[in-house]
Parts: sequence; C-alpha cells; structure tokens
Amino acid sequence: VGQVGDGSRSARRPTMTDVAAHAGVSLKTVSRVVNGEPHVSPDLAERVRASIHALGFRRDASARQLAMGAAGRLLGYIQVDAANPFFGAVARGLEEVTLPHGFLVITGSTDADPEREGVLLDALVEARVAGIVVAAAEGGDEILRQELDHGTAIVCVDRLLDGATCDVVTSTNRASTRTAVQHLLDLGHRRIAYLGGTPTVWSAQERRQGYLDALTAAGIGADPGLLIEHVDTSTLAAAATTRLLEHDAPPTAIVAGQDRIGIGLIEALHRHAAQHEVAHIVFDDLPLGGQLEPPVAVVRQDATELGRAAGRLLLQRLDDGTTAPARRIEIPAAFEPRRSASIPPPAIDEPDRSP
Amino acid sequence: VGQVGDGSRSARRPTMTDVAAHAGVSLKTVSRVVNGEPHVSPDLAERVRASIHALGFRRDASARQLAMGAAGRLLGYIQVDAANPFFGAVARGLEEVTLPHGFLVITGSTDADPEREGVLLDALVEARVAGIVVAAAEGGDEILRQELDHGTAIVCVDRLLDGATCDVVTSTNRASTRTAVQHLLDLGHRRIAYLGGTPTVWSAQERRQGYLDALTAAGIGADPGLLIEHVDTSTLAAAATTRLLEHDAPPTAIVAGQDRIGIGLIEALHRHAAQHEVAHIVFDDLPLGGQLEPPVAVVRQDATELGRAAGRLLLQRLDDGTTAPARRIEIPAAFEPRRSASIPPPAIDEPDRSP
DNA sequence: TTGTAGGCGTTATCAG
DNA sequence: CTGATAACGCCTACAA
Repeated sequence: VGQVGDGSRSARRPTMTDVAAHAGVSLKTVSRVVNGEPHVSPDLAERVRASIHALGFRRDASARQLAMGAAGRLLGYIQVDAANPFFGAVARGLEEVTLPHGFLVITGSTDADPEREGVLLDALVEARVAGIVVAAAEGGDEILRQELDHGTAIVCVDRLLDGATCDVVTSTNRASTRTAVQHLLDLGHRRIAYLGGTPTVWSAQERRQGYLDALTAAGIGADPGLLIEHVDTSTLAAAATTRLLEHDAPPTAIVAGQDRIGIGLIEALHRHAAQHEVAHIVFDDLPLGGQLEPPVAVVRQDATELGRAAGRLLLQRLDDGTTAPARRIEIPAAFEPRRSASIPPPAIDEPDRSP
Repeated sequence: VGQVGDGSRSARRPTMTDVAAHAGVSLKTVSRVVNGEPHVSPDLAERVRASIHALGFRRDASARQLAMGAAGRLLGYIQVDAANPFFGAVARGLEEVTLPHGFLVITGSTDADPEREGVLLDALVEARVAGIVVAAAEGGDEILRQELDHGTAIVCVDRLLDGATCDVVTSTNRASTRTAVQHLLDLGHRRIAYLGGTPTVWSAQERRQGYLDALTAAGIGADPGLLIEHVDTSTLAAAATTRLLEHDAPPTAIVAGQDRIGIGLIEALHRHAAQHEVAHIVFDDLPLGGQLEPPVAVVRQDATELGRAAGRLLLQRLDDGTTAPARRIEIPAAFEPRRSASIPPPAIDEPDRSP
C-alpha cells in the first residue's frame, strides 16, 4: 500500500531542497510549484510534482510562517472544560467559521482555574497563535488584560472581561430572562421564584438581573424567599424546588436559570406530582435533544452560534488590527413559549400583598 | 495597568536580538537565560530578565522548533464532532495527559466525513504536529494508512483502522455487551431484544457481536425479530421499543447498545407504563449525570479514560519511534448491576422453544 | 521562465 | 562564563 518512502524509516522529513535535487531544478522552482505560483513551464512543474509525490514532501508551516514574517494560521480557544457540551458546542461553531479560512484551532481546558488559564495563554502566545477566543475563568482578568495590552487579539465568549475593552460575544442573558418572567407575569402569576447558579459567574448575575428587572417593571417587590442562588447542581435544584413547594406561600411559577437547574427542577416537580400545578420556565444552554420539556416555555441558548460569532469577530479583528474599537455581540437566547399546556395561575383568593 | 510596551502599537514582537541589544549582552546569553541553561553569571541573568520583562519578549516556538530540528510540541486530535459530549470527553482526557508534557492539542471536527478528515490530516501534518489522535470516520482509512506509512505517529480511538497496524484505544464493547446479556440470561430471561446503531460503525458491530456471543454461549438462537439495528436516534429507539412491545411474543428484556438509544427506550417504556415489566440494560457512553437509570443494569463507558489512554499511547509512540510494534488498549466499560430493582422474568407458562 | 542571495528567530557548535 | 557564526526550511527580493 505505502506507495513510496518505504515507510519504516523515519529519518528526516524531505525538504524543498531535497525535492529540488531529486527533480534537478532549483529551490525556488519547487517553491513556486508548491505555492501554485505562475511562471513555471508545464514540464518542469510536472517533474517537480512527481518528485514531491515520490519523496512524500510536505511543506513546513513553521518555516513558512517564519520566513513570511506574518502570524501563523493558528488560533487558540481556551475553554472551561472540553467535556462540557456547552463549551464543546462553542468550539464547534468556532471551527466552523475559522477552518474554511485556513485556521486551525488549539484548544485547552482550564476547569475555571485562573492559573491554568494563565499557563495556557502563555503556551498559546509562544505558539504564535494569530488570536485567541477565551471563555474566561473568574479571576484571570488581569493576565488577559496584560496580553491584550501586548497586542494579542482576544475575543471573550460567554462573559465580559472585568473593566476591559475587548471583543466579546454573549447570549442575551438578561433580556431573555426578563422576557421569560414577563411572560409569566402576563399569564397572571405573581409569586414567581427564581433558581440561579453561582452569583459570581457573570451570566448568572445577568440572568438574575433580568428576573429582577421584570419584577421591578411590574411593580412587584422581589420576595427574598423566592430568589434562590448558588444552585449549582441538579440535585441542589431539586432540593431547592422541594423547599419552595413546602413554603408557607409557595410560588405559582418557577424559573430555572440554567439547564442543569432545569433538570433538577423538573425532576422534583415530577416527584411531587406538581408538574401540572406549578408553571415553570427553564433555560436550555445547549441542544439537549429536547429533554427539557417544561409546559410553559423554554429559553434556548445557541452555544454553537456563540462560537461562530466569536470566530467571525476574531477573524475581523485580525484584519482590522488592534486599533479598531472593541465590538460586542449578543446572540439571542430564543424564548419559546409552549401554548399547548400553559398552566393557569391560581384564582386570587387573597388580596395582593404588594402596595 | 499595562506595565510596559504602551499597548496600542502592535509593531513587531521583540526578539532575542532586541533583548540582547537592550541588555547589552550577546544573543546567546539571552538564549541561555530564556532556556534556563547554566553558566550564566547571576547579574547578567538578572539584567537579561529585566529586559525580557521590559520589552515583553516571548519566545517564538516556530523558530525554536526550526532550529532544534525536532518535532514541535503540538498534537492533533481529529474528532467527529466537538459538540458531541463523547468526543469532548475524549478531548478532555487527551489534554489531561499531554498538557503536563508541554504538548498543545489542535482539534478539528469531521462530522464523520472522510474528505474533511483528509483535509484536516493534511493541515495537521503541515503544522508539524508531533502526532495525531483520530476518532476516524468510516471510509477514510486509506489516507490514514498512507500517513502512517510516511511515519506520522497516529493513535486511533474508539475504532480500529481497517487492516491497519497502528496504536488503538477502544472500550470493551464486545465483552461488556456480552456480560450485560449474560446477566439477563442469569436472571432467567430468554427473550432478550437488542437495539443497536448503524452497523457500519465499528463499535456498533462489536456490541452486536457481544449480544450474539452471549446468546450463542447459552445455546439460544438469535431471534431476528429481536435484533433491531440502524437505531440512530432516540426517536427511532422509542419507535423500535413500541414495535417490540406490540410484538406477538414480546421480549422480557431489552438491551440498548448506545446512550441515545437508551433514552428512547426508557422513554417508550415509560409511555407504555412497561418500565417495571420489561428488564432493560442501557449503554451510557458518557457521564450523562445519572439520567439513565435503568432498573437492571447500566454499561458505562469512560470516554475521558479513552482520551487519557490515547494520550499516553501517543506520547509513548513519540518516544519509541515508528519501529515499535503497534499497541492496543481496551478500556473497560463498567457493568453496573442495580440490585435494588431487578425485574424478574415471567414464569415460564409455555415450553421453551429452543431445542 | 529560471536561479541566486539574504534573512526570518532560534538553537548548536566552537572559539575566546 | 561569554560570544561570534553557522545552520534550520522557507520566502521575498532581485538578478540572469
């Protein structure tokens, strides 16, 4: 099968010089053929191509890049965890727009550890990536800012950089949450609970704000007992849901500000046979294959589109240079109401407690 | 904030020569300091370090690699889809063992398209990756074999290469499936159905074989009506389950040979209120957060460990060279019986039809 | 249409 | 301990 090169010997990769010798032409002629430049006689070109094939020559991108002075065709993507489908989907979107432009993507996971993020950043810069997309860990902003100052092209995804002025792509966390809560208000609900994740995470903050926005706009004070945060696992979410249901004045509707929370919420409602009594809206942060089927609505974030947008932004930045002003893109998290099974709020038996 | 370099100007990255000039030493001295080589007087070293910091110098990995002649610290990982949690988990495991050795990983998705796989392979080789881990697409084997012949270090994950002799890491697909079916047989089940995915996919073939192995060993002929393949989505799995339940002689147990199939299976059983009547065992190909809770058993594949093993194999191959014999590693897919709720087989009302 | 000279940023070799 | 000088593989000029 191995058509040439005998396979076993892994001596040294053939170079253009080798090809030139084999074909009996000059180095430059080989270069021209390899790069598809014009001004090469057909028969010479053919001879060169034959030698390339015979020797199994592959151009060395590093040397090419070194000689051309330009930045290489390598990008970096620093994510929290490659095994997390959300970040995986972002990676997918990123590839999708950058590969066709000839850019390869180096990926690395940080587990949200700023130190690992720093190490990765360092390695990527040494590898001379043309630019970096980063789903930043909480607490690593200082280093990112330094890198930004040194002229590295950086695009943040899913989160803003603390007091920084760099390109960023996020979902419409705040607005979409507000829409969701508004929808419940429109349906007549007044006691709406919110289950949110770690409040130090930027997107969690935004979503909570959206919840509060809607309540404020409706002139309803937020009941502290209905706003539960630090709900980081589906188990915690289930527990929190149970607690809400056993509340003196239980909510008539619950919003889950994240997909994992949604899973726990639905499970708990199911266990309490309350899934047809308590209206609920959950965030779906990734294509979970329709496993999240809340009766009222779902807020669907498009992780892949986040990745695509980040890629486009980065490519644009590479064209414009560091002088162009920072851009900010918000990808709409779709609000999908389900009209089939809207749970009506309970009849108002008692006077509204709000002023 | 920007401690130096004034930020905005993105003129040219400072080189060792620049540092040497700034520090008033020779190029080589800078090189020594950067690489932590000995034989440098402390004060000179300090002066150099100061200049490095002042100029914001970063070593150029390309040039370094070019000068050293050796292969770079870059690896490739060709996956089917970065957004698929299985491949994401593999990527994660791969990183986990290679990053500490100073290797960065370039990832790319193929969507199981051999052509895209070829393009990626090409790009990776040009980028001078030291080695490649590939979750190969069906039909791209010829190109991979060629690359292998040219001396590229390649490790296959989750699938064998057709008639190839390269390092490979897989799960114990066949053995684990056999164990699962055996378990049902031990419980007294005789009519055991199997839902499998696309039979051209290697792992699907293996799992089906494991199913048949167990039946054969028990002296039970495989009922063609109980072996359903091409079940590629959870929807199809649900439909197939329904069909099985409406069968003249429905199975008393069902095995789902893949996680997506398992989701459809469980959903359908639930819908038919048969989840406590039909014993079932499902594959869990990734940490799905315990969403798959079959009553009898689960077969859990460890995708991250697949990635780790692939990484270790690749690093080893890079040490040994291409001459060392190909290795094959099987990562055990854990069989986890649930004793809490084993569904007993029905009493045998009719004589066993098998000879 | 073809070939020659010089340099990209780094490391290795060999003198001081 | 320190420093010139020659590679490494390729590309951009500039000749022939």
